[in-house]
Amino acid sequence: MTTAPQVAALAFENIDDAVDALRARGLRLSIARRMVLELLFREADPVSAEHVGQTLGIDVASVYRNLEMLERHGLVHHVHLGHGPGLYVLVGRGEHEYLYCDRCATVTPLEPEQLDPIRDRLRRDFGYEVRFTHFPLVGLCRSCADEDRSAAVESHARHPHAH
Amino acid sequence: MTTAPQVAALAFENIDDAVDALRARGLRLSIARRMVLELLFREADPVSAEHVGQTLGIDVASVYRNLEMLERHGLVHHVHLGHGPGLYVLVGRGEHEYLYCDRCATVTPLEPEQLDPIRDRLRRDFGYEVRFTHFPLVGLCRSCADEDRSAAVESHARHPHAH
DNA sequence: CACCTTATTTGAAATTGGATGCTATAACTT
DNA sequence: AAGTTATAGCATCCAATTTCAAATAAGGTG
Repeated sequence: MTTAPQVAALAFENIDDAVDALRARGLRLSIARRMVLELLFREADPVSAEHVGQTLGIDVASVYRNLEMLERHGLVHHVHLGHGPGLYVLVGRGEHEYLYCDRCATVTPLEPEQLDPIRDRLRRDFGYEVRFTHFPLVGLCRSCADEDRSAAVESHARHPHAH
Repeated sequence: MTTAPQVAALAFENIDDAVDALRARGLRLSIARRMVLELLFREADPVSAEHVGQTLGIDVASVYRNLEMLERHGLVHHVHLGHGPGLYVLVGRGEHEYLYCDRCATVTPLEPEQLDPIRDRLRRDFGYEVRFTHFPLVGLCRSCADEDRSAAVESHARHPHAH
């Protein structure tokens, strides 16, 4: 599933609280599920389903189902950085938004507040409530943008009449 | 290919100009390629490779190769709206950036200037040069955001002490 | 504890969106 | 008209998921 969560985010300090919340919703705690959860609590950065399955020796189909389920219930969310697989992270852990350079693939995590001015402006202008948690802000990072500008200048030096 | 184009955009009024530009670059104009171009000139909105192949009776592999090539040469670009396949549009036709609601899947095309304030702010704050032509701005549209707010109010009315 | 219901796991197969290798063909070039 | 070589078509592969059927195992219940 690549959709945004339609539930309130649930951030937990530790596994036991998370497990309690899951149980309260009528979900069971299998070995696999606990392992996935434990790994997510351990991991600081977003990880792929593949990585989780590989690391834990759990079938990737189960991993996907678990992650999807945890996401449906607001404990986890995932982000698409670049072209690889989706990357999953515990809500509360690494609660970031991202800048992604589509030339050099650099990822810059941001604190959500840093983008509040942007969000405010988009809300004012278009009524949209945007987030860059699922898809990052995509463009050229400073150095790639600079490269572009130097290239443009050089080209102008060689072809001074073009524009 | 899901990467952003690394070439200057080439907008053309009509097929013949586009064809001339392609030939000038040593490319041939096959029947299939002409058909794809004609369809793109006809179509106002971005279309999927699947749609192009289906409509024209051309193998989708050829369609992908053509679209990719046209994109490499700056005549076409593609955008990812929602979760489906990439959607291709002639540069010049529908030169838009997009707002995408991830609840109701509404797409709102914007004129690039409308986002210049956003772009300026991101340049100032982070040095990034962003575009929303390849990936849209994603969030909740006004009505979905309103729904959320009403729901929050109702929930608060029922559980006045929760927060 | 034994039992029962039903959530969950597994492994395999199917799907989706797209890329690639190959050969026959069809565009340009001269 | 002949020679090059880009392209089309088809089959095949690919990564990232998703789905399916059968086996298993959680977590109540008596």
